Amino acid sequence: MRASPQRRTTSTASVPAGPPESVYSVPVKRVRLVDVAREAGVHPATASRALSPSARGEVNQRTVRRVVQAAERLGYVPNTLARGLRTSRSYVAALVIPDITNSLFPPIVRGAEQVLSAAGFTLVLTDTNNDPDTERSQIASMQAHGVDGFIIATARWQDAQMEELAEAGVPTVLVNRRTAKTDLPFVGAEDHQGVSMCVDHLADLGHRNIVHLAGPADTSTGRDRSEAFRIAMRERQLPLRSAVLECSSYSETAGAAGVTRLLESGRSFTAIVAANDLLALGAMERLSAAGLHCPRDYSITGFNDLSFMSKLTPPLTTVRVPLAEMGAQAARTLLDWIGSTAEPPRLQSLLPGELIVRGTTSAVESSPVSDLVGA
Amino acid sequence: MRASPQRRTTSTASVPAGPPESVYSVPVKRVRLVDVAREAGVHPATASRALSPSARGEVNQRTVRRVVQAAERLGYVPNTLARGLRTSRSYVAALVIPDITNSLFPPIVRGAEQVLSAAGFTLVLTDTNNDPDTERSQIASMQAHGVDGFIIATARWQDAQMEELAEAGVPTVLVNRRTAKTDLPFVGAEDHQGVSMCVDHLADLGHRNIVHLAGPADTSTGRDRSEAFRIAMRERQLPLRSAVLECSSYSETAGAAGVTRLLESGRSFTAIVAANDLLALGAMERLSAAGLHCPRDYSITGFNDLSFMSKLTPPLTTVRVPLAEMGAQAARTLLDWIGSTAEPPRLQSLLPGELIVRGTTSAVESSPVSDLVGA
DNA sequence: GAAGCGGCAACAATCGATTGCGGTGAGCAT
DNA sequence: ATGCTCACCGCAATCGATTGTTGCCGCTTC
Repeated sequence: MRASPQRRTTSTASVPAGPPESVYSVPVKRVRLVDVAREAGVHPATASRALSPSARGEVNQRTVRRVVQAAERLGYVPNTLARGLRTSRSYVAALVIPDITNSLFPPIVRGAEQVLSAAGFTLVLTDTNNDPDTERSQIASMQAHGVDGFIIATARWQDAQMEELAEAGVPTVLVNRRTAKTDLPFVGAEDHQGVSMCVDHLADLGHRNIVHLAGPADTSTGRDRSEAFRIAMRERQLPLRSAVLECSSYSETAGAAGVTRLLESGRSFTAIVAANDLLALGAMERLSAAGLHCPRDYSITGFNDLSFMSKLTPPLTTVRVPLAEMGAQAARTLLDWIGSTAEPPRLQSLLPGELIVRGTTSAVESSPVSDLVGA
Repeated sequence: MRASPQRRTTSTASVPAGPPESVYSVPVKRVRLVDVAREAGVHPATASRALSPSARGEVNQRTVRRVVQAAERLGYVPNTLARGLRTSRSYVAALVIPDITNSLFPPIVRGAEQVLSAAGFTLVLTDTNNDPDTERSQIASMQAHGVDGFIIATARWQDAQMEELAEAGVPTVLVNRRTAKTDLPFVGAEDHQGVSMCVDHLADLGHRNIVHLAGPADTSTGRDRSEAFRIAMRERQLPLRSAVLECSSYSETAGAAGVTRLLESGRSFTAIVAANDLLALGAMERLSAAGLHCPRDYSITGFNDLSFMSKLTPPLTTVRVPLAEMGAQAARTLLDWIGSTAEPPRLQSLLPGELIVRGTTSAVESSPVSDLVGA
């Protein structure tokens, strides 16, 4: 169709002889272990042992070298399916998350991927779309694929699915959220420490009427953070009456809805501790709509420090959580479990957060919010 | 070791007879096809056919029912490895991206995942960390795992890796970026249309001195968008001299560096068309540092409309690209290719974008920027 | 010089599902 | 009663790699 092929042909003579083009346009048959064995003049079994780091000792050094060279010459790539079938080890780990477009998860995925692929593992990702049913079927499908283990970020507080996995002895590590039972190892953030840093920070700024926009009670983060809030408030001797509002999910709309309820209740407040950044965003949106300005009229803190939180106006004061490290550590825990025949590790690993003070918190100046918008 | 077993034993009598707890704490042996066959009283081969939608016709209706029921009763889940080994089809597709923490990619991943899992496929994700070497090794590893095809978002303009894949006949679909050769099907954005919308918008606002912060020339998006910029400028009869600055990568720092060069050059401008949102962000940061305010002193447009772009101050005017749909369409194209024995589809599918006018563009008021910061 | 031993490699079974081919029996026609 | 067709099902090979066991060879040792 185009002129270029012809042009190319004409100029070929003057061009230095490069590698021949598209010799392999017909799919090349994959080289198998037998091919390597034949090339090296040994039995496939011997070739297998020569190529396996653990069994290499059972083969003569010279033979090993012959086999290895043959393998390289032929470009041998072992068939992982066949190997997996025989060894029931696939070197694949599954990561289950509710929604990859939620900025919370990409860093976790990345941290896990890094560790896993460094260890020769492949990561299969499944996005459950926040739906327990697809989660269930996805996990079943992963098991059919013979994955060696799971990293799960979708655990609910009561989670039959997780119990099944635990009972079945499938190596499984929980990340970000845990379940009520502590059967499975867990890697998460130090929620208590994070929340109390927020409360302390606000209290130090002179806030007394602090409310908490809590996460859903069917998540461990929702429960742990609201509990931490209560404890921190008590320690500071601050009022707790109707200070905790549970949101239906970790989303902006749920945050906005929570604040709507707060405003309707007439509960006065000068500061909000939100259980995560999205909740905080939704709250701010709603409060702006009500004519309230942050941080002049109220202060607010988030949790997680998602990307772009520093670019908002005002930039969000929040708790930075080492998300990538969480993913990485979850992966390491999983690898440990898979690698050893030992008992499943029971550890609950909590990573400390860091309070990043930015523009949404300031010393209390004016009267509580309820007096501004109230009837 | 623990006290619980004893306690449980003692209390058993008084507890209503529920399902026995943890009977399966010893890993349950997985049920295989033979088990189903035995349960149904048929040969494994028959069971296989009865369970396979395509071969079901070769088996008596009643037998099919028996087998299906046996399979359900036993909770049979076929071993995908064994099947894949035999059929050389794994029902796994690999998605290769440079960096999952870049907000551009999660929507693409999600779109692809959705389509793939609906079709019974599993998605394996590999994050190349923007490194061609790990990309190469990852792709090799995926092939070893017998994936049925690739969706690749990391293609460079000259990309030997992609050519190898194309030559080897491995089903591969390019998304977001394409290569110079059009051997492989591609799903991307309508860059020309997107960029010309930006230029038109700015020109309509009275801007004449528009510059382009271009993406790297080793990406198709960098090349296509800068070409589109030139064309659009010519059509509007606007000055092109030193109006295009290539940035070394699609990142904020590269955007800032590009603007630094722009300011040093003394080239006057009142508006910037950035090749993507990150470049725009970096540029704005750098210009703020120089004391310039957007949109008072200059206008700027981005590309992609990443999440949170609407929350910046001022919110970014940008081209919204249907990223999830791109991922979905790439997945559909791949499935078509895998499903049919036909020739690889050659299509280049370009999805139209939409200009989202927000706060970073306004009518030109003052004098060009160079006159403000110039010596 | 024969028994014994160690090192190395080949043989063959195995993982679990799929599939070409052959065999059985029922049903029908001659 | 014999032969034939057709529907249905079983046999066994196969995918590619791993691994327990066996067998061979050569060397040591008494």
